[in-house]
Amino acid sequence: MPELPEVEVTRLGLVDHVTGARIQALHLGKPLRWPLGVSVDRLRGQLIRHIRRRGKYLLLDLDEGLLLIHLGMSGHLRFDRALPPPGPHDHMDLHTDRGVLRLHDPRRFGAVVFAESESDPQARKLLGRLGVEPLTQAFDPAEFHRALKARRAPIKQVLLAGDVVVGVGNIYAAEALFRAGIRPTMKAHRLSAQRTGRLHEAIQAVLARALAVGGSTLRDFANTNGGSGYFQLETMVYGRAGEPCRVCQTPIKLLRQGQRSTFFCPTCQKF
DNA sequence: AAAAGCCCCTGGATGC
DNA sequence: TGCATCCAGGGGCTTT
Repeated sequence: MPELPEVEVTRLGLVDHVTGARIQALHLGKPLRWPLGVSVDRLRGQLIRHIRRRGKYLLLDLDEGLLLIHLGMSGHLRFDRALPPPGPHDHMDLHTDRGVLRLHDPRRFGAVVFAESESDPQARKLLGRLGVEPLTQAFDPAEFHRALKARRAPIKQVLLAGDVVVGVGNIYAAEALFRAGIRPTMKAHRLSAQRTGRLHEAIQAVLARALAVGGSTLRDFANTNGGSGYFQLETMVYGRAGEPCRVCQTPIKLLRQGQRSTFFCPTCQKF
């Protein structure tokens, strides 16, 4: 599933292609999560000035306005000089003078949305409640601890909610909690400053490692060249229910939290 | 205000 | 072999 590392891998794969490209046309397939919110005429002729990432959103800054792209659960983007005709799961082709940016998304949880600016209500709705970027200086252990103090929900669900820290989805939340030795069911507000510090370090380390190996490819994710990531080969707990812990050999446990599966080692993550 | 549950979607795995 | 059922899950929305 595209989480921060996968979205960042995508951004890095696109930046040299789309920066400075001029939009010629936009073709849409089946409906995505939300309507585009602008006429194609409005986009035609605009220059793509930058491509940024905020949480799991990609932001294409245009001359006027921006396009917000979310990969949902099964989306991936690729860019090429020319591409074959769109298949049944190709739901957006953004044609530019340099090539085509294509969104492939079988489950259609993804979205491409236009906003006039980041303060546009449409953009605020999607970006406004997002927490801090975990791979920046702004992600501070003391502030993290303060934010968690206000939350009584299980730490795993607080991480997934994305309003404290962004980009951590189901895979990396499970992996970071393992690395920090924290059980996913632990109430967020009960974590000490020291354990919060370990979690802070673990989130950064896990995301940075995943980014370094091209993200995780489970089912649908592919980078912009159609290639896969490799982090899934080294998960400590995610997807390993019943298998021995790589550290202590205890069988990895599976439980459900908020309709999502959670994996942990009952020995390495005692409380 | 926070938390919990719902729901969107479809391919692949599983069960009878 | 074929069909029904379940599951994966990001995250905005609604309800508690």
